[in-house]
Amino acid sequence: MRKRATAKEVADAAGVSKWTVIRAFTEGASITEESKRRVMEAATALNYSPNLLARSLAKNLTHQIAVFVDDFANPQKLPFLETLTERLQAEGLVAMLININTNFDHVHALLNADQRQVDAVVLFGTAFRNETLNDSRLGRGAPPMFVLARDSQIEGVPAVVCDAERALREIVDHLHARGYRRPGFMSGASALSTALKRRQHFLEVWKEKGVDTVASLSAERYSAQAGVAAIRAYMESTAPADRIDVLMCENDILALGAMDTLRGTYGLRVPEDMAVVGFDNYELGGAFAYGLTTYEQPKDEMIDVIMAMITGRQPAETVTLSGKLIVRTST
Amino acid sequence: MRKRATAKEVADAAGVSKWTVIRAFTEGASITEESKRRVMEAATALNYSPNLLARSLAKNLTHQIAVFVDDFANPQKLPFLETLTERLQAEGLVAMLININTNFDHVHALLNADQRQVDAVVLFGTAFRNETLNDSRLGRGAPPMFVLARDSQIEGVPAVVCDAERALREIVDHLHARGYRRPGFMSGASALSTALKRRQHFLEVWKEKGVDTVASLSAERYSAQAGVAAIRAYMESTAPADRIDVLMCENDILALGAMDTLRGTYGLRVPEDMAVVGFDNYELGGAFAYGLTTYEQPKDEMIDVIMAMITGRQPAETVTLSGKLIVRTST
DNA sequence: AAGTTACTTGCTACCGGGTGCAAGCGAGTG
DNA sequence: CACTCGCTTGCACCCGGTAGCAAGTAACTT
Repeated sequence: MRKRATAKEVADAAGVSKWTVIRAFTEGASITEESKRRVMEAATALNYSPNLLARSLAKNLTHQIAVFVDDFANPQKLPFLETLTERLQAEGLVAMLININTNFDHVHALLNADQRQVDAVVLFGTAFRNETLNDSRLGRGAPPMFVLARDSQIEGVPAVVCDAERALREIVDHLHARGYRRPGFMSGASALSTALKRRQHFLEVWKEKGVDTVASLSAERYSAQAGVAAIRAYMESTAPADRIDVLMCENDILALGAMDTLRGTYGLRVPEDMAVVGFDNYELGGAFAYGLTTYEQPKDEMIDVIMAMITGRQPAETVTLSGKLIVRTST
Repeated sequence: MRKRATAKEVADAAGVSKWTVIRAFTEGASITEESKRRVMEAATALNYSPNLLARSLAKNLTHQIAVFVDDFANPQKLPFLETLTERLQAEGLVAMLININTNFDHVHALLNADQRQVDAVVLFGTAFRNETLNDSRLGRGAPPMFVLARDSQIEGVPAVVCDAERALREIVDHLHARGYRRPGFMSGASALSTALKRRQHFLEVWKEKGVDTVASLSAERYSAQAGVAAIRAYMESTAPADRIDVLMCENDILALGAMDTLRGTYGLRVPEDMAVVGFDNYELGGAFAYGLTTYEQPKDEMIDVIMAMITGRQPAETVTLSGKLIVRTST
């Protein structure tokens, strides 16, 4: 069993008290150059570094942020996780990655995060529901929470989100201008997708333009396979004459699955026979094979804002940012 | 500032000592039914649950596992992370996601994980080098480490890895049988790719078959964009007559970028003009648009094994598992 | 020289639990 | 009734730090 050196051991080696050792490792503490030098020498010799666990306990601050993720099928999670962890680490924080997919109880996950005294919880997934917070097991206390990249829908929990209304307006404007008039919308797991509000705004804007019927397609999950299954179900149950001329999918990964199936299984041309739009601007959507028209969320700014809220530089209030329509060949 | 109840408070409420409270929350501790019931009642009323931070400090066990990841461009990371976090959580462990991309100092990351007293470190990325462990700042102590999904190449650190030699043999056998004789290999970031050993075995097996020249393509990173750039550089510098007839890419995401560019930018047919092979079996590679022949790593078993090593059920020794060749239309 | 000020340093108490020993208590035994 | 055994409970001390007070020291003031 390896054993880390403690402040006491360093103190004995340097001939000072353990508090002087602590001061040597505390920014701006009152200590003479000479003492500090001797402590640091002893510390180096003994390979000492402060135990962050003990510090966390004493300071009631762990510098750990729990990140709740479900929806691992969406490849868009990765760039967000990369930037989020990067920014957290730059501030001396660290991410605890908590899987809250359907195999886990969210209340339990929250309790566990709380027991570990995380400084904050970032909800970065679609499934977390308001009811969870009202669960009796949770009682009065839960760490401060923030929702990333979806509408909060949770009382008192702020969100950092891409402006869905504006996004869908830009998308529908574009589709309308291109002459499409028979739209369809494919949503992911129904219980979860309301938080994204994409479908809702899609319907609204079409209505404003005088288009009242929007076909509904629904996928089981957010994955290419689920997109394939959803478009198949639609195609099998809809006569060619009744088919939509443009399909908007709740995210890119559904769109890629759908587009692929339209061409591969049904021999349709995209966009001539049916246009397809996604959401997220996943790297591969821009590949030649797809040329998927999509909408890019302002990832970096979103993470800037959530970092500011986590660190308290900015009040914990929902912030809505604007993204960018990316038109490619699929429309 | 929210405040959690402590064992002492529960003890006062239940009319016992704090140690009795602790015992009520300790599996198999010596305590009467009656005491336990009273403690639990008080605990529920006060919404008490043990502070895991304090417990970790006292027991010198945090139940936290640091997972070091670089290479966020590879979408294959997600299913691994999903399964890994799922399995960790099932054992009461939790993953600290540590980003070790090029913006971070690996020694510092390791020191930090050690200061946080993680029970183990899982290296799940390509870039970590043996030299890091020999850095003087690290001294004697680092947490037990395990390498996931690449060759360890680090002294004393075991790996759980897919048998690259066998994999590449199956792949090359397949390509040879299909009649290809002018192979090329695209590797990702050169400093990192040696750990995957894919290129090495690819060359060896072709040599056995009497093919001594294998074209070398190299991408900057593991991403579709990098794959695009690498294939472009190759195409621009190679006369049509000299071109390879099959391109093996170090992973699927490179292969998708390359395949896409071959078709989109150069108008080549895959596989007729050039076949393409990937590695990892990323979901989208199986899409109609690509039909990428690839090799699937035995993700679940790999994670089974690494969990067994982390929990000590299995000795910490490198384990090599076999994957599965997936032949599709790209070859 | 005594008083003031500023800076160091050690100490007590504490963060919220865990360990191992010893005292307390009741039942069973001779 | 004294004695042993076994379970339950309380206690001192520990995990490795942190906060804030107070004593100690040196330099500066009048």
